[in-house]
Amino acid sequence: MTRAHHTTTATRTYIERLRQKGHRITPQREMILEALLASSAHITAEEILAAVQTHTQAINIATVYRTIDLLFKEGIITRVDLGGERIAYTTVRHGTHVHLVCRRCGRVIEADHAVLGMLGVQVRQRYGFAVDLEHIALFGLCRDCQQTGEQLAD
Amino acid sequence: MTRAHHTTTATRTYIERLRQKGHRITPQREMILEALLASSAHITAEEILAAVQTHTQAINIATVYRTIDLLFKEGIITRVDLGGERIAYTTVRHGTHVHLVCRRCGRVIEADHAVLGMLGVQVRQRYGFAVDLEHIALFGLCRDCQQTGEQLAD
DNA sequence: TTCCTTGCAAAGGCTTTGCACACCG
DNA sequence: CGGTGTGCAAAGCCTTTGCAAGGAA
Repeated sequence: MTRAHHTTTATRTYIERLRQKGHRITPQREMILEALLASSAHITAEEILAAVQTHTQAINIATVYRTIDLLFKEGIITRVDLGGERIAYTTVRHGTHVHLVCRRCGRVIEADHAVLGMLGVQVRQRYGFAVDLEHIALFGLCRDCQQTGEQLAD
Repeated sequence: MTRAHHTTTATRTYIERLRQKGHRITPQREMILEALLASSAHITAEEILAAVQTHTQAINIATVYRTIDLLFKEGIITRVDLGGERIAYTTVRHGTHVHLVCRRCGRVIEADHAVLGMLGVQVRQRYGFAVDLEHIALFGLCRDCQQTGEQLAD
């Protein structure tokens, strides 16, 4: 396959990063990266496939998964569990997001990262662990489901 | 099936809570609850099945999943995503745990809940959302994988 | 007696993997 | 060229679901 399609600046930045790590750059990887960067918030493997397919058919779901795995391990994207059955991914450049996922109704509220306070610093100091603060999912009950009272909304 | 097996005090407390909500109490539900309470930290559906099967064969994986769903919606257990392919559950009484999951090597570090600071309060005040603080998973890079440098450990 | 729960087995959905070919560097 | 990456298709998991029988209240 030729490398003739358009790439954004952001995409090229990550491409370069991958190249420097010794990974080969293929049109598929570029397109998957673009799909991730173009998504406003989070995107699933299936959605990435669909997005890339608007450009070309030269893409396979297996490649999407393999690339996701690569990008995840390289820290270019983060994994977001939005309830167990909805695993999505997002590039770190989309900024810090905290997802509040209601375990009863499934609603997802985007919270300001300020609620995290000193969490990142604390974890680094005490455990030497570098938290990916860009995307965090917290589970609980939303306002409505708390008010619905004790009965099961199911 | 008869109801002749032993139950712990903690199990009975939850059983009563379920009963008051109008749910029927079956030996299967009691045993699943006990397995959850007996596990030191988190436990998967498969592990629950195995635990219950040490007592009786009168249990099916489908029942485990259906009960997990019920307990989750009732807020008796919380779901913990430890990396996408490892979804585990734990009862809230096991206390607050923060899991630091390394996205590169997969290691899981148990952190003190103190690192969360005022997070719970912040989220409640600003969004009216009641976070399940008992079990939170944060992704990032562990100390070793940070030192391993930039190359992929894979 | 009512109808919620379970067991069983099949279906479903998502993800991974083996293998041969393609192609990046 | 050498070795990595991809497509294809099959396999693998884990989880869900339909239906009839069982049993809690």
